[in-house]
Amino acid sequence: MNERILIIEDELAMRTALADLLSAEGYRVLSAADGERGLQRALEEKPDLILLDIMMPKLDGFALCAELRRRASAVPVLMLTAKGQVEDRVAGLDSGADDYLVKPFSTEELLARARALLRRMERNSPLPSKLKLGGLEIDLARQTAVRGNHPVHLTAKEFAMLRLMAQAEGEPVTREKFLDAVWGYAAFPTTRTVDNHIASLRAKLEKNPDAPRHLKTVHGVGYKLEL
Amino acid sequence: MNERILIIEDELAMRTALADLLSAEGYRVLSAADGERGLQRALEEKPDLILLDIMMPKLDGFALCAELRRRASAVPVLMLTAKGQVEDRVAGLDSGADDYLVKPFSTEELLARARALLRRMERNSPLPSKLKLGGLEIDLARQTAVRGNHPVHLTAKEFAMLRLMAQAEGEPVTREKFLDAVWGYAAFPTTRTVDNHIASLRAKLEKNPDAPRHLKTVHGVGYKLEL
DNA sequence: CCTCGATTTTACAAATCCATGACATTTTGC
DNA sequence: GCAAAATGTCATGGATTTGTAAAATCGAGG
Repeated sequence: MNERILIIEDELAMRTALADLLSAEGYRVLSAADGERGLQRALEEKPDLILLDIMMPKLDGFALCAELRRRASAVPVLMLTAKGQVEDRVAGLDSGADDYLVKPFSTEELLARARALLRRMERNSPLPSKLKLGGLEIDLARQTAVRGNHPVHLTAKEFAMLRLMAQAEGEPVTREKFLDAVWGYAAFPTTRTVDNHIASLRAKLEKNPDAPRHLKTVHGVGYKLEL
Repeated sequence: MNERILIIEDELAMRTALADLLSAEGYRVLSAADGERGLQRALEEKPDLILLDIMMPKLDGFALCAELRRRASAVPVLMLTAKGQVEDRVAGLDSGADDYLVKPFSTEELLARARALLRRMERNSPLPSKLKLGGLEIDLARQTAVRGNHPVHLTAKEFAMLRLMAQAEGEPVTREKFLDAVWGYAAFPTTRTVDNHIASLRAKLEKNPDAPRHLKTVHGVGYKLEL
C-alpha cells in the first residue's frame, strides 16, 4: 500500500496544495518543479501515479508524457489542464495521458480520479480508449468516430462526456459531476446544458435515439453508458 | 473513530440538526454560531473537519476559510452553500475549501462527503454494492436490477432505501431514518410515504409480496432487509 | 466586422415519479 | 377476543425531472 504519487507542477502554491492534500490522504508524495526534473524523477523513482501540469518551463506536459511512453513507462498519468487550454486535452490524451482534469477542480474530484487510476493499475486493466456503440467506433484518445467507413463528427464536449461515462464503467454520472469534470467548477452552465449534449450524442450514436440502448438516463440521478 | 467535527453555522435550527445527526453517527460535535467564534474554536480545538456555512454575521465563510489557510491550518473544510449562490462554489474552493454541498442536501450525502474528507486511511467497511434477493440481482452502484435476464426497473428513491437498509446489515431502519437519509432535512413527507415505497419495492423484488421474505416489517419500529 | 459552428439558454411538452389520504387489514396490548 | 394502533394498499392530483427544438450567445478565423 501507500502508493507513491509524483507531482510535476511549476507553480509553488498548487504544488504544495496538492502535496498536502495527497499526503493527508495517506499517499507518499514526490514532487518536481519543472519538466526536466520531473521526467528524471519519474524514470528513477517509478511512482505509481503522476500528476502532470501541462504548462511548464523547460519541458511541457505533452512532451514529458510522450517521452515517458516512448521509454515504455506505463505509469498512469493524470494531466491537469488549465481552463482555456481545453483543446489541449486532445493533445494530452494523444500523448499518452490516461486522464485529464480541468483546472480549477474540486479536491474530491481529483482524489476520485487518482483513486480510479491507481485502482485500475492494480487490476492491470487499461482505460478504455476505444468504444464500440451500436455500429459506431469511437476512439477517445484521438477523438475520432466512424460508422462503417463514414467519419462521424463529435464535438470536444461530446467526447469529454463520453469519456467520463466510459470511465464510470456503467455507473451513472450526475449532471453535477459532468459539470465538474468536463467544464471545471469555475464554469457554471445550467445543468440542462448537460441534457442537450446528451441529446446530440444520442442523435449521433444511437440507432434509435428515442429508445437509447447505450446512453441511458437514470431518472433523478444522471446518465450512464451501457456497452 | 470519534473524530471531532466543528459546525460553524448561524441558524440555530440547522446547527442543531447537523449536531444531532453527526453525534448520532458517533462523531464528537463542536459548534459556533458566528464566524469569529468559529475561527477561534477552529484554531483552538483543531477539529478533524469543519462544516462551514457561507452566509454568517461578523465573518463569512470565505473569509474564515481563507484566514484558516493563511494560518496554515490544513483541516478539511466542507462548505454549505445555499441554492442560487452557485457562484459561491468558486469563491469557496478558491478560498481553500475542500468540498461544498448545495443546500438543501440529504443527510446521506452530507455524511458521505464528510466521511470522504475525514481520512480514508481507515478503509471503512466498503458498502455492499450488489445484493441478491430472491431471484433478483441488484447492483446498487449501477442502479440496475435483473431477474433472470429481464431488467427490473427501480426508482432512485427505491435504490436509496435499499442502500440504506443494506448498510444497516439486517438492523431495522425507522421511518424517520429513511426520511432523514433519503429525503434530507428539507423535505417533510408523511411517514406513510415510506410505507408506499416499501410496498412498491416489495412488489418488485418479492416473489410473493404478501409474505415478504426479504423486506420484513418490524412492527412499531420500521423495516429491515434480510438477505 | 462578419460568418460559421459550437455551446448555452430558454421554453414548453412529455414522461416519470412522488405524496397524500381514505380505507382495509394486521398486529399489539389488554 | 376486542379496541387501538400500526401497517398495507390504492387511486389520484401534483410536483419534479427529462426531451427537445429553437433562439441567443460565444469564439475562432477570415
